[in-house]
Amino acid sequence: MSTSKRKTYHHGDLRQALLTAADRLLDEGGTGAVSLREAARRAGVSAPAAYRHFADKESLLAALAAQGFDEFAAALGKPAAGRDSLAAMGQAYVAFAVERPGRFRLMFGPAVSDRDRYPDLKAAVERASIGFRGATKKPREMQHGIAMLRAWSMIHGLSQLIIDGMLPGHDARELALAVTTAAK
Amino acid sequence: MSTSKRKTYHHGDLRQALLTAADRLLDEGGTGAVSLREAARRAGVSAPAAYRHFADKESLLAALAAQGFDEFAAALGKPAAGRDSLAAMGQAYVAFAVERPGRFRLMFGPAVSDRDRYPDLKAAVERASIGFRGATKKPREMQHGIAMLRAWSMIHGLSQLIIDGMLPGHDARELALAVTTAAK
DNA sequence: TGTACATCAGTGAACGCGCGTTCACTGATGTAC
DNA sequence: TGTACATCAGTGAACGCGCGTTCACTGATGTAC
Repeated sequence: MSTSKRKTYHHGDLRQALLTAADRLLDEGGTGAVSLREAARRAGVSAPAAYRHFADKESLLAALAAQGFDEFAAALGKPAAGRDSLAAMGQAYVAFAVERPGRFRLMFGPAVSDRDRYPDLKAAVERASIGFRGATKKPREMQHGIAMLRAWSMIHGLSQLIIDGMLPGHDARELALAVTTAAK
Repeated sequence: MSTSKRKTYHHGDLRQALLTAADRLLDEGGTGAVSLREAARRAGVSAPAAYRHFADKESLLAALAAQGFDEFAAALGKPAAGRDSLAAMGQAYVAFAVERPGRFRLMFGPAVSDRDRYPDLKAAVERASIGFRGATKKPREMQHGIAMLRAWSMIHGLSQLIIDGMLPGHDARELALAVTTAAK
């Protein structure tokens, strides 16, 4: 048993502990339930200690969102584009939203007001290969871009509708399957 | 000039004034920026006065969301179903979200945690004819239900992606047009 | 038409709360000699 | 190996804030006679 008055974390560990605690708050009560103080409390540390690792609350949220995009990308997997894999990706997309609605809302929602202020977050978004670039390409490729945008919109919208309780009484997996199957 | 110490509203007017003030807050700073106190302040009335008209803050939000769904329905119009009108509805859907993102997020988001607790809100949602009933019908009609769900998901997802800044550099109207045009 | 009275929509003061953030500090850790 | 010292990650106390909500109240309004 340590007699030290200071909680000790190995280098970088407190940062991650704060993120983990905040992530839990996100799941428990949504973005509004996340506070620096409570995250610090759960990490077993005083509130000001958090400021050694994050400039302010929004930086914490941005880091959490960035982490979310990385995990999101991992969950979607990255198989070569094909018909089946697109459906599978859609189903994984919905599954992620349903399992971690708090994360999902933080990632896509307005809690981090300006993503441009957080380079790490921007990079994570890019890394997750989520971004619609089609329309910036040549007209000839536009069609493909629009098709991708349609697919993304559909699966993203379905995810939102489900987690927002707009499709009560329906099973998320079944909905995702129905929507992605035989979708042109 | 009245010497009365009490602000006077005609019957029902303060209720509407509070809703209007809250609606403005919604547009200015999102759901998080809405507070009973500030709404009352803007209506020119003390904070406790609001409790004559709403049981608590969430009731105010629920009433605001209900009003939002009614205006949403009005904005979408109600022409008989047809190919063109479906595209037009999609474009109106996106336009509403882009013009009133705060409203849109309040209506669909988690700010009102349990819509079942607010019958007026539930009714407004029904009235707006937004709700997916297809899957509860006979198998033979399932196809139609799924097609509707796909269309709804797509247009809802596009709206969300736009207002959440996931499609930077693109014009909302153009995106809506591209996605709804020639969409099967 | 005038008065007595119940109703009701407001009022100001106050409550307790948790928050983000700043401050001066302390004590552990690691490096230089 | 031992000591002096700079660095740095924590600490507790405190700040000011706006919030939701409750309270006892007041004074205007409308009804009964």
